Amino acid sequence: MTVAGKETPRERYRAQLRAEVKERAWEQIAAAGAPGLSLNAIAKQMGMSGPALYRYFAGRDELITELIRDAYRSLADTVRAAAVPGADLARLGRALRTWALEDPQRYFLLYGTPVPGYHAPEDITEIASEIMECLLDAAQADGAAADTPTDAPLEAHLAEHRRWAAGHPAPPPALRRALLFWTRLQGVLSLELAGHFTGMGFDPEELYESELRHLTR
Amino acid sequence: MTVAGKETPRERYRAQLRAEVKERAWEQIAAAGAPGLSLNAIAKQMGMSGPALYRYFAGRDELITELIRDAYRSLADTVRAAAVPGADLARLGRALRTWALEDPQRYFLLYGTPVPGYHAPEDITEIASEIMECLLDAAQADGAAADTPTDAPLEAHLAEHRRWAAGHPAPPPALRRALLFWTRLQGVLSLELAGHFTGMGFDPEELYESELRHLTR
DNA sequence: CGCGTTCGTTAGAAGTTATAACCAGTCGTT
DNA sequence: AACGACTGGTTATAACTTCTAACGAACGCG
Repeated sequence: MTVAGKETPRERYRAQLRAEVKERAWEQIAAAGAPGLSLNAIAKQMGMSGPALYRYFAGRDELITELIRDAYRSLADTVRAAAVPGADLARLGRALRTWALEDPQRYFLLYGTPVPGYHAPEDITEIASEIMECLLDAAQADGAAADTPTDAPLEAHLAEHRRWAAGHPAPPPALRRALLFWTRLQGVLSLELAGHFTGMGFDPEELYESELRHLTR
Repeated sequence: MTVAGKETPRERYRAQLRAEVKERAWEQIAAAGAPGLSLNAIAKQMGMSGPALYRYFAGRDELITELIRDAYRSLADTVRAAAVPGADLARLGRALRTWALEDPQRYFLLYGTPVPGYHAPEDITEIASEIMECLLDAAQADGAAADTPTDAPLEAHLAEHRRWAAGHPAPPPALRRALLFWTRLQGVLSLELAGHFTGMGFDPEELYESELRHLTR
């Protein structure tokens, strides 16, 4: 994968073990959700006992933060890959959905229930705004926005409070489109992944595609 | 409140104690989220030690299930109250939002990260579909739907798979409107409550109101 | 009045996170 | 080559958690 030339063997071992721990952590999270993640269980699974892992992670919280960071990184990469210049917004939307369906608990680690006290470290919010930037790029490029109905009050508000679009040159209609794109897709996705559509009989993908049509047409 | 005539004193005591436990539970959940809920802590807080609470709740899971039931009941009541015959959909939407803002963790107990193994008991899904029914009523009554752009493919799909609208006579456009109403509002709400808009500079309420305008205009 | 149900207690098992102390192996430096 | 520091793993322990079991006391119905 990466050029592993100047690393000392210790560093390589350390990195490899940390990676394996995270691997097992993802398995546990996929199986029982974030609260079901147990450092002890991971250690035993790897043949070493208990507090050994504290040499590699300061504690459960740091491990989870690391997982969140990786998840954001992963999402940002797929979004960036889908926002390639020629593509339209719909492609970005579908990339988001397949990413989420790939591992629902990973999705919920980012967009699920927040723990009240937690504040994400700086570099994580950095990645989040990187995603927003991709979204703004795509919303601006996808010129088909023209015949989307506008909403003057919201656009005015966004034009005055565009700190979130840090220096991005997108015009107010694109700002609004990017936000609506995000919130509407997240709406369908989060309800679908949380199972609120199961047993209702219809296919959530149809709903998702319908929203995509509305946003990109 | 209710007629408490034929209850034996034991039953009254039991009910009152259960209520107080749930009271404390909500406080803990509001403060530290659902995973921060501790039966032991509640017991100590109430002056009695440890396993005493197991006389009243089979375990942590049953307590949480009870809280979920109460939360659904509360939401269903506010939705029903807002869906009074004369009112429009916007009113229902605002009722949903103020209910959610009232206690974000209560909202997340219903619409946040699901625990992988959990299956809600029958009566809870009952309440959930009661909410859906209110929504369908309102969507059907709010005739202003006419000039909302339609989406034939989705409406066709919904017309064929309307098991979720258990026997509800709403026509396909109303089905679609109800679903969009729900997912779009949940999209803005869940992102707002999870703090994904904090530090972005704009007011989520403007976004919410914009979605309401689009859905009810 | 008595007897049975209910309530609350303490004790204990099996987990968890996390810290402390200790021991051994590795690695760099002298 | 040998010494010393650093790293990685171990066990022991503390302070939690949920939850079961066994016991005693109090309440209330017949």
